[in-house]
Amino acid sequence: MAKQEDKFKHVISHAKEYGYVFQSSEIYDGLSAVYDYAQNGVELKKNIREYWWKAMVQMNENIVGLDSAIFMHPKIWKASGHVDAFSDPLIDNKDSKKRYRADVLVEDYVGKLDTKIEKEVKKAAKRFGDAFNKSEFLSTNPRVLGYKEKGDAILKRLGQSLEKEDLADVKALIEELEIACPLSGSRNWTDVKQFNLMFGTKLGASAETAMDLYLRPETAQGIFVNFLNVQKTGRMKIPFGIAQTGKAFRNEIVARQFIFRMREFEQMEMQFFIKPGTQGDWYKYWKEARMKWHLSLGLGEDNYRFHDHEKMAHYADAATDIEFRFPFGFKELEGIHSRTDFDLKAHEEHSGKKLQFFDHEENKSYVPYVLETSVGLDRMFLAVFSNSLQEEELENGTTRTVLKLPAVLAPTKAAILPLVKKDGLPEVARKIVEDLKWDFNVTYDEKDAVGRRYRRQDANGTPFCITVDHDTLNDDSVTIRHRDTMEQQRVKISELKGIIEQEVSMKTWLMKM
RNA sequence: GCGAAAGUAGCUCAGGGGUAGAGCAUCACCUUGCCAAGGUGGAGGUCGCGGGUUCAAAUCCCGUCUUUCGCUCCA
Repeated sequence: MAKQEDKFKHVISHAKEYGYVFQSSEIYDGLSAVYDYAQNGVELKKNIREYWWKAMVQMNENIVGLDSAIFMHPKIWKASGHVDAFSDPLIDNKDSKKRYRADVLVEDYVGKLDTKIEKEVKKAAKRFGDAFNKSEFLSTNPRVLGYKEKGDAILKRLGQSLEKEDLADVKALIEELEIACPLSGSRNWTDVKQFNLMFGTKLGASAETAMDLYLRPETAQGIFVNFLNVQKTGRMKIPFGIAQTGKAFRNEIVARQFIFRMREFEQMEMQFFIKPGTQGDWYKYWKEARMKWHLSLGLGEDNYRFHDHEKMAHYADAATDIEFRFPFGFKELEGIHSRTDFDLKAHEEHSGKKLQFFDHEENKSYVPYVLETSVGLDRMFLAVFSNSLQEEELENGTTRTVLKLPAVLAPTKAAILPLVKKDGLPEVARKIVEDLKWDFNVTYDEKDAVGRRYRRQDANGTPFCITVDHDTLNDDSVTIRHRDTMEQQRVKISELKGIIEQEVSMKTWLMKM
């Protein structure tokens, strides 16, 4: 465990030292759970995004892209359920210092009443034997009816209080029921506080006329509300998908673990619109397809696993996570949800507009079902970066720090190094840089011994080092060194482009899917 | 938000009531080097921030911010 922690700290400091990730507003002591992507980080992030986009949009003729605005009409969040689901009433126990959702505490209490009813049923069944009629017993036994009535009354009052946002009454309810902390048995509670996970802002310059807006907590809704526009203008036929990458915002109560859980984060989402009833097949299809995409990057099959949800979100009828082995354990990297027609139906109701597709085969209109795949881009970044950072023992007993990024994602593809900075070698190296920079991000370095320059590029994740030496002047050949194996090959300058292209092109990597 | 630990140079850290140190990195020059750590010189810090105690605070006390770890939630 201590080792894991050290490893994670190393990841964070390496990310800073090599220009991948900085803390936001660092000179002002930083801003909690907000980070900036630096000169190398922005390239890596962009490459991950592009790798996803190509796999989704370019390679699938029935999936198209979208870039919807972060600001959206506030009713959208009412329709999506976020206004309700994203504000939790929380309560702390002063003695045990544990935090609970107040509504869950009350619901658990009602759950206990249900167990009592079950006990009564068992007892009665034993007593009456074969003559026992369960449904009749439930509707006539006074004790059971009493429990039921009490439970219903509690839930009704809870629902009304939450609806009115009467948090004081929720607390009063907890006190009246003498609910104790499950851990400590203490009934010493704080007041119930409402936490809204959506960021609010204002549209409009003057305070009186301003409209309350939310920063979107997910990119999905921008897709749903454009569903019909895209379908019509793109002449899309079901099944088809809409893909989008972009920022989303959540006011997390606890946001931590470096860039794993940020308040401002970027999603890569694809919503796939399908015929109702086919969601089971498509769910299976996308589970497999998405896992293949991840595995194509070669971070190791053992580092991924599925985690199927037992408890569904309010919008889903089936859901799984692709989890990745981060330095702090297996955590969610991507979610695959069968969202049914929840979202489109909700938008139909709230907007009063039809969001349906006319199926010529069936000769009828229907609201499509939706299959969602949603990756956290920042999490993907962390997965790739933390997995690639390795301390390698060498044969001579020393160690090297090497960032074994998948070459397709590396910010810099090659470093061009003159063996010495005289005898005309720098000029030749510069010429190679001039030539290659049309196709790849390349860099030039002449400082320090060449061995040290190799190590510097290793730590930065550059897959190739190209060294110009004295022989180059006679035969136009250079050595090309591979980051992962440290092996060197002698090749013609004219071959360089082809060799690098083969190793770093999206095509090479995507074909591994 | 609560609890624990931490915050000193770009990175890793030492020190500890009398006003800052190391290694690596960085910059210039020398050394002409194929797997880091030769030489010389330079730059870089009001010790997270604010307040208090003191003749004197980086050091003690209080507050605050930030980070990591545990508790809840999620992409």
